[in-house]
Amino acid sequence: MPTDEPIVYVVDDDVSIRDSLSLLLQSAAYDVQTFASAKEFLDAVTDLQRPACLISDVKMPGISGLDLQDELEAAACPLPMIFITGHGDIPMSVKAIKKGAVEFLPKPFDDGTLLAAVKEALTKGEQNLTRHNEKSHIRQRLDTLTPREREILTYLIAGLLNKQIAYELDIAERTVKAHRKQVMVKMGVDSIAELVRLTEKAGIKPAGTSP
Amino acid sequence: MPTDEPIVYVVDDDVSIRDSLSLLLQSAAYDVQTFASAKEFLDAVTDLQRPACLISDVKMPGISGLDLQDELEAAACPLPMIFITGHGDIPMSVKAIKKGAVEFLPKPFDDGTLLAAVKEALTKGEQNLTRHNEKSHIRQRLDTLTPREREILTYLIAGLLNKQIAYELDIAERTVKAHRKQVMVKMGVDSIAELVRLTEKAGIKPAGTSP
DNA sequence: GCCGTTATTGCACCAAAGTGCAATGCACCA
DNA sequence: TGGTGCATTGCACTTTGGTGCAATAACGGC
Repeated sequence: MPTDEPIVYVVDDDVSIRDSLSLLLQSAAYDVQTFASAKEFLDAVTDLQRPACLISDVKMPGISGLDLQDELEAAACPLPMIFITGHGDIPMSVKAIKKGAVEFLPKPFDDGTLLAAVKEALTKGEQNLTRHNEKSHIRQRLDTLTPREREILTYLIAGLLNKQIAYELDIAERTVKAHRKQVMVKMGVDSIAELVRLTEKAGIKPAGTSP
Repeated sequence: MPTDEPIVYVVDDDVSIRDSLSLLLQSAAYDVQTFASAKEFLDAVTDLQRPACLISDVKMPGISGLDLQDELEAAACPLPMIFITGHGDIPMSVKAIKKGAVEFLPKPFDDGTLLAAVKEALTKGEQNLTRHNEKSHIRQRLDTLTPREREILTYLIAGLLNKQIAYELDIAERTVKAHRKQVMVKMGVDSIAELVRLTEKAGIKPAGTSP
């Protein structure tokens, strides 16, 4: 499934820009899909599993490119963006890049520059996708844990002994072992080392971390 | 020691800029040190343990601000930078921010904007410093490991059993235990969970990771 | 050739982790 | 009211991990 062909989305209210970009990108063997507005794009794009990036004009009627960036961020949709603009300024570019945009290109730009940016964005996009999928897969498994198991988990990754966990929770060591077993099974790991690595990726904090 | 007062370095070839910035920053209760060139700055600043940030002009005779950024990066010196410029353009700002600069301010800018940037930079600087110190402390401990211990370490954080490690390295289980003990002692941890967390921070990869 | 470091291993024993089997109590739902 | 999921625990037993004590061996340096 990671062999999906990447796609480049183009959002610009100027049809001539859309067409020329489309042509350029297709000549570079990329799949392309164009939209006349941010809204149109947001309504149409649902397949978040395909490697992709987004080229957007900054200034557009309705939702601007920068707003679109915010929307995507709010939707936890990590789609690498390339901005193009006719009348952008430095503060605008700084803001966009600081929020994670890959490039901010003032028009006119040359083809090579854009293609380089697209390449970079797609690379980043695949990494994002991989990381995102990994994370959601982990969270999915975390959700199968019962509250108690979830609690035990935080003690496990803190490195406590069964005996210590039992004391902390005021339960029998045998009970801890039972939960512990379930945690390992449900999370699909067979060592504490793996468990720690998984939970780190998911942002789970070990018990007793700065209360 | 984290109670050190932060300092703001200013590098600009224009003395009037230096003076006005100095005044502004001092009025905001920051320690300030100014330099007329990047070279002067690089020669003078040695205390990397103090929370700090750097405000630099982009265009200067000799080493430019962007070059200075490269120099600092090469020296693994994570000093958050704020660029100010009279004639900067968008590609320049994009490049600077992508390389980690905190702000890129075209002149003229208002005092509030600069002070906000300084505040942000100093916050980032402290985080950098903390992370950097933590990392170097870990590496320091890693360096006390013998080659064999270092090797065992990678198997430990991969979650292998003593028995398995012994088989992999074709040595006795008792030997693995001996090394294992040394690793734990030297790294100053008493659980595999902690060991995994430490090595993650230091970028150590577990054995058997995509060879 | 002696010494320190590193790597190695055996034996015995205790502590901790993991397992199989089984049972109890509680809350919630149909 | 019986079924289901969750939390709990005991007992007995095996597997791993960890330790103390001790010894051997290779290597490099002085």
